Amino acid sequence: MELEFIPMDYDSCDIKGKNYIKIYGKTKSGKKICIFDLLEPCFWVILDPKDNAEEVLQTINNKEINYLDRKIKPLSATLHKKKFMSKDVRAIKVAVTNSKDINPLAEMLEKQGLAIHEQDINLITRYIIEKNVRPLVWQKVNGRVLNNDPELFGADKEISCDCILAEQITESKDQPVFQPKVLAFDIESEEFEIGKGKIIMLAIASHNEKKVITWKKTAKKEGLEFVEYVKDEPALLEKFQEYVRKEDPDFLTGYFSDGFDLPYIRARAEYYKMKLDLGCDGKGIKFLRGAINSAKISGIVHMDIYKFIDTVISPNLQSETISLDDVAAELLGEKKHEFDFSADQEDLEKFYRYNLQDALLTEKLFHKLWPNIQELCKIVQEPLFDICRDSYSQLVENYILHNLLRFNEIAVNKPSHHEIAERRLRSKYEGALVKQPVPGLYERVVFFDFTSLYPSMITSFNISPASLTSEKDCHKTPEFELNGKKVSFCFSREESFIPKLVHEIITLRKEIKKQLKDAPSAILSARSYALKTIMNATYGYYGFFAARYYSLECAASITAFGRFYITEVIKKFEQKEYQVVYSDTDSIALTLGDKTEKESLDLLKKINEELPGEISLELEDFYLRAIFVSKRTTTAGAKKKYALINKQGQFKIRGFETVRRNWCNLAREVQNKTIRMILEQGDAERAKKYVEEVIKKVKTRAFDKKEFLIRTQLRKELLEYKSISPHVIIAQKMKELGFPVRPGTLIEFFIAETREKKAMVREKAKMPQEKGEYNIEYYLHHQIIPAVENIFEIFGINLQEISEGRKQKSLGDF
DNA sequence: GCAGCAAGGTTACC
DNA sequence: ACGGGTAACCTTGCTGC
Repeated sequence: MELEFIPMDYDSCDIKGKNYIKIYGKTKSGKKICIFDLLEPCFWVILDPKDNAEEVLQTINNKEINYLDRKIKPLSATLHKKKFMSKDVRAIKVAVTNSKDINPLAEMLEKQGLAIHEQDINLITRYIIEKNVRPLVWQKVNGRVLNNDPELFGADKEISCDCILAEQITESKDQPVFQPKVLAFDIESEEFEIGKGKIIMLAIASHNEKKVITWKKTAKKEGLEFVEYVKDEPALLEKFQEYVRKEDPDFLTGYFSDGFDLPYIRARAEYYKMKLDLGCDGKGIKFLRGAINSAKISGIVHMDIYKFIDTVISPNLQSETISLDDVAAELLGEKKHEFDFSADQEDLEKFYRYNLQDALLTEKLFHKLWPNIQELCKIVQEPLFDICRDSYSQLVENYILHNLLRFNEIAVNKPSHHEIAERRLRSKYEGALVKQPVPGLYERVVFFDFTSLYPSMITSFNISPASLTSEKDCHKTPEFELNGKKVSFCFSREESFIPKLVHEIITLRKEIKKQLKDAPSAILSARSYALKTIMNATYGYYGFFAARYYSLECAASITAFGRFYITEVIKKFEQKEYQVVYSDTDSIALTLGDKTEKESLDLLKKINEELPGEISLELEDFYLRAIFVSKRTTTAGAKKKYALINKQGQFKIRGFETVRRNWCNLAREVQNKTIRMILEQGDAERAKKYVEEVIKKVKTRAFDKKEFLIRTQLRKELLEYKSISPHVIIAQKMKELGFPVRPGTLIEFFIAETREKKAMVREKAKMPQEKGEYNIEYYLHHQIIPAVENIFEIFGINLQEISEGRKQKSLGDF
């Protein structure tokens, strides 16, 4: 038979010693199917030029080793002309019946002095590469329907959807839009600790159903049609399973469901000795170990969008946290329902609605992000499950691995633990250049940016470990210091595969952007975003110690070229008598002075003509005014702290406490308003009056306590802290009270008045709900005044003096 | 007991 | 272990008097 399907998920199994890949997919008529496809895994042996290929081939072919309970013998060994790090090599492809054979065989050959490669490629990745059966790309399969098949020893029997044994799979010509069925869910439990208390309710949200399942009943009926009552917690779990079965979604999605909802559900099911069977192979939920466990269900792709947002989306969000509340507010314009767990627990209607809203937001967020997930999946070519959970480095690495075949390249091996440890010890390298600004208020300022500076360095100078060379005719970095020595690196002129991949992305994005100009499209924007993500992460990947294509030389060369060109551009503007106020990595700010905007753009054009390769500087924006301040303790200008107002009256504030979440709201607001007033008016008179007013109000306790809450994130396990700062003390208290405290938790506290005036800050720190008044002295001199004093300093206004004077006078007031 | 500085720590910028 | 370096600025903790 022949049919078309789209691969959503991949799994592997071992049937009588052979490797089969199970592809869970969907047919065009919307039916779920599972395709079995035989895979003969392989690895490579790269020959030394002096090796006799025939001899080595024979040795490998005759190898037969006993390993545990099985006899291992290579299926085949064939000689090929390949490339390794862009160089021509002779290599032997060794195919085996089962991936279990790879390690013992590879180890044995390695002992004989042979260079083994690609033995460490994940089986699914290998399958996708070898057979070109890409995720989310419609495929045409020829094969036969399985029905408790003797050839597979009935392996298909345990799978609840139709199974097909593939003979051949090829990409379909027709690629219609795939519209997945999604089920979002969210639980509410008695305790935060996994499995400790009962699950009170569980909300599901899909195209068909918006429901809360619960055993906790309320007398009220009308308006609560969305609530479905069950008799107890086991029945709730059963009901959930029933809905998952009935809905039979392609994707199950949650918010932090890898870390909370699914582990909790599993723990409760185990407690009742229930077998929870959500997938279609009777094997329940598999929990894979990692930094955070991930939960896999066969036949349904479980996507925890929290993780995806954390790594791929959040760098481009304004939100200060990646809580569901903040992210939904920014991406959907919708908030969670308000619910106070200590006060509202008994208001069940409120609780149900709160629970449902979480599932609804999760569902909506999923649909909003689906173009991004989908496009990244198609580009990187790894299964959806992994795409949502991979770090940047894994995305880049997989992107490279899935493209190597086009270059006839054999992959570099993963570094050993020992190698990783060694790389981590290698000294750091110099990064970007940041120019120190002179504090002051500037008028008519223009910002120029390099477009994708580091990717353009990679492509323009062919920077990759494979092109590092000692040839004379090459791209040579400017001289720079590395490990205390003056160095310079050379990269061959023949374009190597990683720069080529980056180049392709740049070209492709230009095309997409052109198309987007004519017609907006969520898919195309997502594609452009996914490509940008991969492209921008390549530099960091070179410098990442666990990367296959790690190269300190490359990472250091990229920043060296970057420093060189930004310096060149600064010089060029200065030669034409522009005052360069500031510069950070790839941006440059200058005052127009007596020149027109057009004159600056003409000069920009001329500079661009002189820049080599793909390197190009572009206009970011023109600004009416700009503020640069000094550092707190010295008169030197502070880097990475500035505020701008453009011609449309829009503000751009960078680095100031206003944008730092570990400062109290009032300090941030006062600074923000101060900056805005000054930028709008060009002087500090109104701002000064405003701040004086605020100081007065702080002293008379005219503000609400919550304006003084400080939020600081716990970055590691409580026990690992060497120095006990205020937020650590509070976290300890919270833990004792049974609140969930783990790395990543945002700790809220305020500094209170205490009898002991000289006490350390941490001794004055209190939880938000604790009794106590805010500490006037602390907030004035450690939050409010420090936030604005060096802004006023620009205008010769000494705020500390003003405040001190007032403080003397008003001492009796409190 | 205290000043002064280094270390620890968080958050931002690009 | 799960891109990178640069930088500001807080609090604690230690050293040396």
